[in-house]
Amino acid sequence: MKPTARIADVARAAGVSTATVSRTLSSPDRVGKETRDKVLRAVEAIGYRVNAAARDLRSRRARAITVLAPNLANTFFSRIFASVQEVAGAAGLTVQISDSLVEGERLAVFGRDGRSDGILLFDGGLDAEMVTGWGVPVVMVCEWIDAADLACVGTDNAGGLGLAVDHLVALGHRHLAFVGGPACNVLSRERLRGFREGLARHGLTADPASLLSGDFTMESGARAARVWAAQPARASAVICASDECAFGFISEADRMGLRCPADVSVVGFDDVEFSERYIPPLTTVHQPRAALGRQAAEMLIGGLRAGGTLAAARHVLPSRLVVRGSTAPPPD
Amino acid sequence: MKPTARIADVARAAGVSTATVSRTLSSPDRVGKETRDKVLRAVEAIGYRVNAAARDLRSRRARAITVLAPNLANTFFSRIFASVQEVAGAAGLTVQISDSLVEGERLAVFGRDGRSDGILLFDGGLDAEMVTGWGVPVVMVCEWIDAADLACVGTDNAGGLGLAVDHLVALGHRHLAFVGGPACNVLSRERLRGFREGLARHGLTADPASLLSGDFTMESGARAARVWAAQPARASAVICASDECAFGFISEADRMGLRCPADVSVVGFDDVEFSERYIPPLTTVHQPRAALGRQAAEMLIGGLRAGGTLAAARHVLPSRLVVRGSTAPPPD
DNA sequence: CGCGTTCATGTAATCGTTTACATAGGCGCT
DNA sequence: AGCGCCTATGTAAACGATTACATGAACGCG
Repeated sequence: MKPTARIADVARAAGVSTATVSRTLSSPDRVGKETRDKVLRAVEAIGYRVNAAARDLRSRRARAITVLAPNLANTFFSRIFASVQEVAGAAGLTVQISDSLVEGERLAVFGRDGRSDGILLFDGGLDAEMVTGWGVPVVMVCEWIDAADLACVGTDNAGGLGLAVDHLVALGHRHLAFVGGPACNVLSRERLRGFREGLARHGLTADPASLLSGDFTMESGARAARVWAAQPARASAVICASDECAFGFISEADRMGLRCPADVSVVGFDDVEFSERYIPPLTTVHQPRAALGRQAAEMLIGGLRAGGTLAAARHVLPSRLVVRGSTAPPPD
Repeated sequence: MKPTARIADVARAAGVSTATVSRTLSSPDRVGKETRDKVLRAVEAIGYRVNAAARDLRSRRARAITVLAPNLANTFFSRIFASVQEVAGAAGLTVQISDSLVEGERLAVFGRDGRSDGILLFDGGLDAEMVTGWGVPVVMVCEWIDAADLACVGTDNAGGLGLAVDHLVALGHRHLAFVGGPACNVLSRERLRGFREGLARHGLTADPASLLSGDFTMESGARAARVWAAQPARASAVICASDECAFGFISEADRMGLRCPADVSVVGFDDVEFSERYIPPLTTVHQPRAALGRQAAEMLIGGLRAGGTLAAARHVLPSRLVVRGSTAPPPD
């Protein structure tokens, strides 16, 4: 393992200047064919790799974008990441994924430190001032920050929840409950709004007792199930703000002897991979995750090409309901 | 948004040299208290952030490690990542996560490009030569590469599978099947070995028909279930090489009218979050994911401190069986 | 033949830090 | 007083690439 070759070593071996080597590597059509071959052979022979730090420093760009998501454990994100990788890779950009739950100081540095050219932000809970302070183009995905005027790609949350309500009402349910997400989360708010508006469309109203609190996790779904089961007049159908939450609800209900869908219908939100293989298979609102990732990446890369300016457009992709086995007509 | 302050701007504002600013930021105890305060105030006022590219270039280290995993969608990894972040963060290192499924050229550059000081590799399917060619310390996690002599942290795969076999035999099962992973994968091989040795301990043998092929995915579990269901003499218990695979198996069996655990007992491997909330809750071999991540990160960081040399030790953490609801005595 | 253009390449400045080395004051000790 | 040593700071040389500008050859054309 030699002490890492530099561009000068290649230049010497090929009998050309460092400028020519650099050009051969970054814009091959600007050097003569003969020289190019000579240089490439030398690169191969020496095992030269360009030093990213030096290149980034001089060219003032990192050829990389950063994906910043809260809780990488969320299965919902992974498919989105994959399509981001795909688009970015095709554009010659590296993708770095980081957790937005790291401590403040580290996070505040993100854009400014020159390690990435742009950010795909999946976390709407960050401080608006910090995000704009990053100084690099940011595209928000799924969530958004009200106080910041950023480009954003997401799905129709309220609309999706409306579909769920329509479906349950069509099955004959009249008493619906909703397990929400964290109160401060924008998605929670939108989905709750969709729930309320959906009910209103059918002349129904959400009584306070049927608004159960949660935080998207399985554990919170299970807690909500216990609260729901203890209520004197139980809803016959429950919509959860996420699939994970729905799994928690169904599982806990099952442990209390209440079967889904015989005793209670449950609808989720996200359509993660597991939904199809849960027992019962989960009826849920599908989010087009691949499209979400692709569009977000394309938007960011477009902004990069345009010199770093990004219109604050908000793209809303339609969501659709996937009806599976967790919903049925109410028990007589 | 001013044109990004440089260290010289801070130096000027504070009335000191750039060296002093640099020292204040990286080793504060080497400058006088008074000067330090002056500098820090200037940094604050100007909004200065050190440029990572310049720093990395000059100091020949990136203060970052890279996590390289195949398929980030695998829920098994995320918890491990979290504890890696924790350990690395405490050591002042940034963690970058990348997908090892990106195309070859991009992957080959990884270590050499100077963007990270070390790599945590979760993919045993990479070319040994490429990995050693990276030129930075590498610690393998969970999987390993036979042809490369690398440090490695993993769990006792064969032993874990043995526990599963013991459990099923104790319940009275005599005819067990195993749904494996990809033939080329080291984990598959180890778990298969554990299955065989486990059976042998109880004087049983694995007839070829009970060795079903799979690839860790839910889909492959479902396929295996169909094959199994069609067999004239079905096994009464099935061990799957991963939890996801087990979900696929149980779900597909259920669709064919075969209930778990009444008609068939199923054991998984990994103990992902969902296992506890599946219906039935999954009996599975637990892997200590937090410990795995912590130890791997500590090992890598230790190697970095020691100047980049890493003994090829192989740490094996014990696995244990978590008995839940998917296993029961065989039908009649 | 002389001039302008184009193409391929070389020269050297530059990106923004860190850090080896130099400098200078202050202090204690003989 | 003189010497040595420590501490705090400044000076300037790297780090390894990219790229503006300069150079020179080749070519076409009036």
